[in-house]
Amino acid sequence: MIALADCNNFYASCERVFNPALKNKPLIVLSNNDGCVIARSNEAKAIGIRMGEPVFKAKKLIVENNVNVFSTNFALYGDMSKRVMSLLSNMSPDIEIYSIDEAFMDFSGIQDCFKLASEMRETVIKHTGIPISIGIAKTKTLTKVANHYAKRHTKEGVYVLDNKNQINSILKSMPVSKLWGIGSRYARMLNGYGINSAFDFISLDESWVLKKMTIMGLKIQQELKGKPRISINTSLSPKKNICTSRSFGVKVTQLQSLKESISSHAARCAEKLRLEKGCARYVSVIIKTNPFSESEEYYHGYKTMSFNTPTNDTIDIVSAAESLLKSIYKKEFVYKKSGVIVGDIIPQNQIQLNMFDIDEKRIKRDKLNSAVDLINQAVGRNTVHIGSQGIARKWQLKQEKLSPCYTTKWDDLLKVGC
DNA sequence: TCTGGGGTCCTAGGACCC
DNA sequence: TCTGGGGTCCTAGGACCC
Repeated sequence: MIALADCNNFYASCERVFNPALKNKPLIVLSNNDGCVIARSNEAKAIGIRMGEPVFKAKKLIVENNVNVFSTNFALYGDMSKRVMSLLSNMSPDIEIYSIDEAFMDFSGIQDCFKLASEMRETVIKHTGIPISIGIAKTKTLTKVANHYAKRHTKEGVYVLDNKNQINSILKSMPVSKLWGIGSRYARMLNGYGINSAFDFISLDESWVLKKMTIMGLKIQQELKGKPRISINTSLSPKKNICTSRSFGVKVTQLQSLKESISSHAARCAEKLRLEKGCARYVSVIIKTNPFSESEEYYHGYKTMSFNTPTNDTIDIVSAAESLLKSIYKKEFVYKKSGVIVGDIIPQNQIQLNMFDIDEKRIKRDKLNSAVDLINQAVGRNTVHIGSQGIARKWQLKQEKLSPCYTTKWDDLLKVGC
């Protein structure tokens, strides 16, 4: 079994720990520049303040209900997170810290999962003051469902989801949009086909799900049916990219101030990279204008610089940003919004295979077998390509009678018996 | 007589998560 | 007037190497 511990309203709960007078009172935490609501206490949720809502839109509710408003304090939240995670890992060493307020734990071999989880929950509350919920099930995706249920429908804050009837009845009452891995785009698409509950989703044909939602969608579906497809990763893996981004609170009208922002973002990014003991392969500067503005045209542009690692090259990010601006505006800098710098450290890793048409017996049998192995691995990790740009396509063009297999699609893999 | 085969790295966008 | 910041993985290729 796998357990998922999730802190309730984490940022809001952190603020409350240091200000007990706020108990049972509505409280929200705002994003950078006090722009959006990013955490709400239960009381604030009940009033109707929405997640991600801009503060100016929620102003009326905030004032009328005397809501306590906090700016973010990430130093505090990071510190509280460390304390919670350390308590959990003392009680269950096989732990994957998934986010600042969530952790998956490997409960295999545990006799009484409910008892252990209840003890964890009490320990965390006692030592940190942060309330948590724990969901337990056979797969990661089901622990998410169990956790969702534990938060809303149990007194204990712990729920073990291991019975088929229970699973089905909860999935029937759960909108498909609430599933882990199904965001707004997929939810809209599914609703368009009349798929509304999570139970509707698991009833779908697997090949349809694969076609419409890639391998990620299929994994979610299989996990909901109790087949583990997303493994628990208990070792710390190095970052694959590092990003420093900030929106400006006000309109930027001077090139000089933009240059200064870009310099400081670049410095902060490099600092994070050194902490990771990482080395960048490419660096991008991204600039966007205000996507919410109706009076101005929206621009989104980026400029990337690549280099071999390790490198001692000096990169002039500021001039790169300047040339980016010129290229997206096709004119001298006027003003617009938002500056970002991104460093992508390790490129994606894809598996590629070359095969030919099965009727012409040009597929090598040993390759087909190893393809199956690779595909099995790939289901857990990457993408398998059968055929590749070079060879198979050349055959297709020059030797039509051989009708080579050139595909990157799962359907075709299934056709050849993989 | 036939015309490769096995790779690495990069690009750029789309979806998702907390 | 004011709309977060930090990440992950997948797709569908293209360029290039020996």
